Amino acid sequence: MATAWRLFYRDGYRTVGIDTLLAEANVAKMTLYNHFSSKEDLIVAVIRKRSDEVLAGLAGAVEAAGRSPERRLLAVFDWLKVLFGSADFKGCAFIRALSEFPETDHPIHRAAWSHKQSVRKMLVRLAAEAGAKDPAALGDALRLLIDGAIVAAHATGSVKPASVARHAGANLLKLARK
Amino acid sequence: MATAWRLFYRDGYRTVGIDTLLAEANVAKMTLYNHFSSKEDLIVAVIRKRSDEVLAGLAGAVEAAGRSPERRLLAVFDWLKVLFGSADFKGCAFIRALSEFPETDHPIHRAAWSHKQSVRKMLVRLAAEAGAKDPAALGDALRLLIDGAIVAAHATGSVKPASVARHAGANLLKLARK
DNA sequence: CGCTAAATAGACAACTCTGTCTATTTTCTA
DNA sequence: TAGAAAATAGACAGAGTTGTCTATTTAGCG
Repeated sequence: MATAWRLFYRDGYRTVGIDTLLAEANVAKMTLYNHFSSKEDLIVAVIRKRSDEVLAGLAGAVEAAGRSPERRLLAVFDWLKVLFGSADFKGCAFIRALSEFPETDHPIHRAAWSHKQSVRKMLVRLAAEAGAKDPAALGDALRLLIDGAIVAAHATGSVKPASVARHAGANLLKLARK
Repeated sequence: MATAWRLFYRDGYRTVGIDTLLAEANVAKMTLYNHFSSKEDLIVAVIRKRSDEVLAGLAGAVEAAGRSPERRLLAVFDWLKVLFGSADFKGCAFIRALSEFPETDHPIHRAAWSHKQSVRKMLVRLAAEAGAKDPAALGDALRLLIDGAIVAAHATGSVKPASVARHAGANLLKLARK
């Protein structure tokens, strides 16, 4: 699973073949197909696992930000900045999955979108705690900023989009409170 | 080229094979390879062509919005809404190209990013004309909203993200003016 | 230790992929 | 209408794809 994640994220879900994967991980083919019924199945599992990790990472960053609801909300953007700065950052695994499997009802597409929905839920909760009048609307808007920032950071290799998003997010929050 | 665009956008750049493409377009293989040196080359050409079309479409929507600089800026989001509502909408061809070819220095990746840069340029100009104090910053933020909205609209099949982005964009514009 | 369950190597089928090549036919233009 | 340029069909190489199968070896556990 770790190797699968690494190669899929580095090179793309479709690009990386089962054989490549197995060779890198030193695992026999039958072992893989005893645990997963297909490559698609494996990708879904990888995405779900990664989703759990990301959500846990985000929750940790929020907790570490203290008790100020505003700071907790903005901690998401600081977490983004760290993510963008990591050496092997290659964009959002979920957006990339949505892109590689563009059909809305494809299992991989759905798994990736499910993650984005979880993030939205978290943002709405943070928005509510920060006193937004319409937490759902603010959460939605923040998610747009975040996804846009990830795309921009991926394409440029810069961490700047995190600051841009943070600034815009802080402004939207201010407006949403009064 | 038209067939290439249609199939690539519908199914993905990597998924669609040259043979499929040629059969659909009723074109011989050598004809293709006399005009383009590789599939990669063809994809870059398709992306550039689509970029021109999108930019022209956007410019048209802005012009049609009249003279009010605020309305001209927000016309971009109305254009988005129409895009999201079209029957064959499958997300952003450029984001999907960035995703399918995640290496930053890949020619296709660069071509797709080049489009996003052109859009940014347009947004910054509109922001300046609308009286933003820091047009570059507003343009950057608006681009995040737009890209985020496209991703969300693709995954859900809804046009709502266009309204969310429009609303957030209008708020950011208001803040940026005073 | 001994038995069972899991993991292994590696061959294999049955495609699909891009790009090259040749020989023929069609299309344009002077 | 004749000659040049372009497009065509179709075979082909060489590699890569997922998933199945068998026979062997390893590992866990009572």
